[in-house]
Amino acid sequence: MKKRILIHDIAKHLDVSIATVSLVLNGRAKEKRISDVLAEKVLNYVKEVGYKPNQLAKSLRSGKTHVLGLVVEDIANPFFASVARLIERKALEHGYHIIYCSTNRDPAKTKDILTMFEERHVDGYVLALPEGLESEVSALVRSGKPLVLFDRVLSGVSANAVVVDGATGMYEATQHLLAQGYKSIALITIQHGQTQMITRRQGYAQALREHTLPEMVDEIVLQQEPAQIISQMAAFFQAHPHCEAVLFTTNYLGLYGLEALNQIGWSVPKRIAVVSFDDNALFRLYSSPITVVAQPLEAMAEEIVKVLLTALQGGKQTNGMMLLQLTPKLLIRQSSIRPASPTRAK
Amino acid sequence: MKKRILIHDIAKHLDVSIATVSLVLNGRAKEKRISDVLAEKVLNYVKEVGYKPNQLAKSLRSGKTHVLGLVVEDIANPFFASVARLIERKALEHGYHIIYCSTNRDPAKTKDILTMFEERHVDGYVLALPEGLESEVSALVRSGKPLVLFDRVLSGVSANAVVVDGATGMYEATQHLLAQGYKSIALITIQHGQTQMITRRQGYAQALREHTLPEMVDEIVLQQEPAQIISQMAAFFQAHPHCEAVLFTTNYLGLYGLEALNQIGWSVPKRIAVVSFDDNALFRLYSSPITVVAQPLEAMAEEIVKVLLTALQGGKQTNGMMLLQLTPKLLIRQSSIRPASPTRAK
DNA sequence: CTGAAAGCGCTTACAG
DNA sequence: CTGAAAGCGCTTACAG
Repeated sequence: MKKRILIHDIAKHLDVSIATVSLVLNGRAKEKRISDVLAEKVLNYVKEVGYKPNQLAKSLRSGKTHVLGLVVEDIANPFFASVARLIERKALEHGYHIIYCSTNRDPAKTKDILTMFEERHVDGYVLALPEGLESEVSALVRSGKPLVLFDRVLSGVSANAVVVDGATGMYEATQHLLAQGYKSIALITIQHGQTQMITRRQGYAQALREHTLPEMVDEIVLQQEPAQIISQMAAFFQAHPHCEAVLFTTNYLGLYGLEALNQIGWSVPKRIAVVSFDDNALFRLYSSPITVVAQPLEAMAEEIVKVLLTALQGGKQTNGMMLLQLTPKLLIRQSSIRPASPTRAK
Repeated sequence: MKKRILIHDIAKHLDVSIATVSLVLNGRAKEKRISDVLAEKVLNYVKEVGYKPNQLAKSLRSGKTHVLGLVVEDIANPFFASVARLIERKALEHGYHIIYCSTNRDPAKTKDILTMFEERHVDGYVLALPEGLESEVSALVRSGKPLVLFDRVLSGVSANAVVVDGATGMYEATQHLLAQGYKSIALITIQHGQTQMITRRQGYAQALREHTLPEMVDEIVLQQEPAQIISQMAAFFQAHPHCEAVLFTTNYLGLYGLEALNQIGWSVPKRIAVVSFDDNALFRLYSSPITVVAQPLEAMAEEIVKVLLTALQGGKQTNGMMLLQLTPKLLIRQSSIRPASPTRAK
């Protein structure tokens, strides 16, 4: 209930001007030739009484909130949860706070989120968006607000972006399976046309094409219950009994897939080899640890923050957009290694 | 780049006073006897030009941000993710936005979060806190800010709270296992002294006491790698080969436990029966679906928002604190049902 | 019903 | 180096 201290109070107590206090607090003491002695006196007193400037007033006046808006697909997804956490930490080192929201792939909800961010006057945007937001993002870019897309881009939208080279990642994963001697390799992906999914599929397709092997693809509709998704996958496997290996394009598809295989009694890697794009803590713990194409989360977060800070500080928009493509890494674990043949024949 | 419209612009265009526009926009037209015709004219024009009041200015002036601060242990935990989502939705129906942060059980980080919320001038707090925040929360309560603890309370702190009756939940779960004929029943819980963990353990202990059966408890230290946690559990089971059933006090412990059982080759429910407190989507999908004590997430979110809104609007602090204890529900699935005995003997 | 004006708590030229 | 003052964009008594 104690009354909040105002900048006015501390100026009066120290018998200096409000401007002096404000300048010192904003690190502009040197620039304005305020004596070190005075600056220190101000700083000490401010700390002593625990004065905290009212951020609302600062923001209203300065036009800066020091808040970044982060849009993810689903914060419960380990990939987005990790990236969000890393971005939050790195942004904080530079004095920026993060507010984040999940779209759950709903374009309408996503528009609401963007509107909310605008109303909250975020200083910049970090966006992993569903399809259908093209015109909104273009408008945002034109408005000059710092913005960086990540994970996936939007077709026809020119904006800063940090993505992972899914084509190469999946290409290598598929090559790895081929090198293990598997020929009948399936891909399970989602139905959406998000750019990152398209490139991941391309990597798979290219590797097979080079070996003149046919594709075998199941496209999952995500707008259904997990149990249904698992059934769909189980049905797919049973309809393709010759399938020897499978690649999943996301970590949650991999999780569902393992359950589907479990339900139909196909053991990993004995009956079928498994690789998933994007790592997940559970993959490491699985009885046969799952081989994955791991995304460079730390690097992603770092580059995202870097791009945004550059835009935030420099504001040199003239240099055009920056598209950064990071390289993922194949982590070979047990699930994709062909078991030693049980035949003892010479 | 188009210039933002201000309330002044719309007042001038309609040739009315700024006050009129503000009053209409804030739904105080009737109260101030502004004619319906005029009010409608204002509303229409505002919609036409897409005028959005500057929230920073509104907040600075009114002292209200219409933002609630939500503190959870870990937003990647399905329990907190679900509750957060439900709270967010319900709060939004009443015009309140949510910002949330994860503590990861770190008291120091939690203090930072609370400071940040204060600096952002949140109108109210929803808190699932680690131990060690007692004095901070007491101070917050004294400050008169609307606040509600959930999931767990803090010892010695008098504050509004919405919790689940874990004692009854675990008591019933244990009784269920006893009714299935199991006598050697273990409990795996975490080491912390969080109140919700204590009550869950009490429910287990009481049920066993009533049958004069001994407790068998493993306390997990969470500050270690998942793989280590799993090893610890596996070692515990192997040190207790007579163990017939096990209860986990949280959903993530259950997940780790299933992996531990998997690694040591104990099948569920044949070798060991399993029940977990708190549901998880993966439990339903497990090859033997896991019996759980499900928490009433929807009701929790509803009550949390209700308590907070009451405090926010009424402000009748005089009525004292409100402690709401919700009843969880035992969902019996396959993992806790004693398999039919394989002996064919008459 | 309406207009003029103060004020929320800051920052920032501007003049000294 | 410093002080007085305007202004960020609203809300809200207070007079009319």
